[in-house]
Amino acid sequence: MAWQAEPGNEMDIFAEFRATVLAALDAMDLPGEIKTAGVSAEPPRDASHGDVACNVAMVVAKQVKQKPRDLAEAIAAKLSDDVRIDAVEVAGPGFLNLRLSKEFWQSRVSAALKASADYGKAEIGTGKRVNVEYVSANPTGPLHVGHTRGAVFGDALASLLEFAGYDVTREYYINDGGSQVDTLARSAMLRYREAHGQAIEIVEGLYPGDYLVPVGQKMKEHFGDSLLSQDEEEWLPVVREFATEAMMDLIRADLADLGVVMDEFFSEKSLYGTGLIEEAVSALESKGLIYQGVLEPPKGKKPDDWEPREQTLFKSTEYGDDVDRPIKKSDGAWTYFAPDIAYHYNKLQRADELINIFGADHSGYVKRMKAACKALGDGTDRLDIKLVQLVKLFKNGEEFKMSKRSGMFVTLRDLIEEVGADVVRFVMLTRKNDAPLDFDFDKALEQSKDNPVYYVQYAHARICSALRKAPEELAGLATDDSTLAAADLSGLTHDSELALIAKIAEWPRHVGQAATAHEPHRVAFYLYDLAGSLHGLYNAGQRDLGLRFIQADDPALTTARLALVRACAITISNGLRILGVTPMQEMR
RNA sequence: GGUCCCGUAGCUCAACUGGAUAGAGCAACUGACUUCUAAUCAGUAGGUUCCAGGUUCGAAUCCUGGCGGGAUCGCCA
Repeated sequence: MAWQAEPGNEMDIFAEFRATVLAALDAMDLPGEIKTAGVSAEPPRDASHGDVACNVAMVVAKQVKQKPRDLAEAIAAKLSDDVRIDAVEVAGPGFLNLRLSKEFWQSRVSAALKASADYGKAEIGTGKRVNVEYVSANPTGPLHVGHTRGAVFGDALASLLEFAGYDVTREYYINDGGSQVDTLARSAMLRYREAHGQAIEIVEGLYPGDYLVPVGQKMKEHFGDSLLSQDEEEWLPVVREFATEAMMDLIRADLADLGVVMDEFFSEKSLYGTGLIEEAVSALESKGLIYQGVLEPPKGKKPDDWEPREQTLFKSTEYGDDVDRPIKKSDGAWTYFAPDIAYHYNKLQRADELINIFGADHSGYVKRMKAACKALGDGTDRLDIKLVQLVKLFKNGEEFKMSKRSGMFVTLRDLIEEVGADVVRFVMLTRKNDAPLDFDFDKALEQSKDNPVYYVQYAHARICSALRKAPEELAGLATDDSTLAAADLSGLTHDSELALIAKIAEWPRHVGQAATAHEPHRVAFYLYDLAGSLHGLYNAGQRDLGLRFIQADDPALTTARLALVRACAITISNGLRILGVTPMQEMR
């Protein structure tokens, strides 16, 4: 039989012991080809089950026609002289439970300290280029709450993938090719007239928001009164360009305040008139996926003004979509889908994997986009689309809605000014992307209990505080990382110390899993859990003075404990960096 | 009506992609502040994982059918 180590993370002790167990299995010379894909080694939920639980016997038993527990016993015997392992037990239906030695746990602390900012980095993405497209809000106004969740999620996912070894491009698709930018231009033109002292009326269908007032002012400065006498035909393209740029400046500034910096802004308009759309469409045409046809009306709910029209259609049903999709309107112009196909055609040439972050209102668009990517590529699924669900805002116990139409919407800027970027980011990442999120201003402002971001930051600050304080109590004590990394750690033997080490040692595994699943919220939950272990250890020192980090009469033990908590701080800091949240040195 | 997402403790959510006795926080109750920073901790109590079948050593998780909530449904983007 053959087994292979999982590609990826050499710092992940669970991957390490999985390989150890499979090597023991291999050494048993069992007959036949054995499939081990389902074998996992993971931390057991119940601490009484040891440190590493492995299901190998249950997975393999049937293949080799043995009873799971018998097989487990045989493997356990092979593992008994491994110095890293104190005991191997067979439990339940055939679980192999490993208890690891204190020395092994202690070695994990030095490993974390040596790796430092790289602790937890994985290699699952090494050599792979991934393009993460997120935000991509229409350039018609400032970003609001809905965009914020997508921005935070996409940005954390991008950082996570970077940490997992990918070559990441953060990209924003500017929808500057459709009629909404014409509407923007007309709306800005009104503000321009207003800036010249004219009375204006914002008619239905234009953007009423007063964020366009300064744009009108700038237009006046830039164009003087030269546009006033022109026909719309003349000024429209000029104003469209100017206003779109102004909106993108606004959006870029909003994103910067949230800590989001894009690598690439890709303009939809740049696809028109350059042959790129035609090129992408002919790529589909060459596969026989483009045809002229008439769509059936939607089942059940038929639009009032429905009438059959012949359109140019993409045969997306070939790749799992429910109906074929129009790429041209009945008047022959491209639909939104056409440039989007071209855009993804372009992205596929620049990256090995694509990830799009969409709002929930685009859920109906997922199948056709994935179909297009499969059709344009080699038929494999290189696009993953993550939907972020809606954000509901609560204040004083009441929900309030936003409406772009009335101009009375809660912007990203409002959010940051009220609660700060760190809180916004962390709160939005303590939820799975596909679950709706209630954002409660009152709780976000509350700097305590209900607010996990402070809990995690406080753990980090506490450690920093101990590291500052130690040299005051023990004169001449060195607390720099290289000293701590080389420290004698044999004094770390208490259960709550070992529990914290075990939690720290889980970090690389969580990175790998979160990155594979494209789920940054796992990082947030892990950090919360890790912070809990730290607070627990700290508070154990309130009742039992012998457990305090700083022992004035024992420099060796103090150094060992500082090494432990410093390793914890490094882990928290590495995790927070992925989420884009500041690890505080001090919180008063 | 079609499609996608969700349904887990009183509330807000996890559950390592199929693992062992389903876990945290809030709210409730008991206890710990002359603090290595109480923005904290230790403990008690709280469950038919929406319902009914199926798949297997094993299901909150996978498949089928319901129920309930949200999003969306050619010529907007």
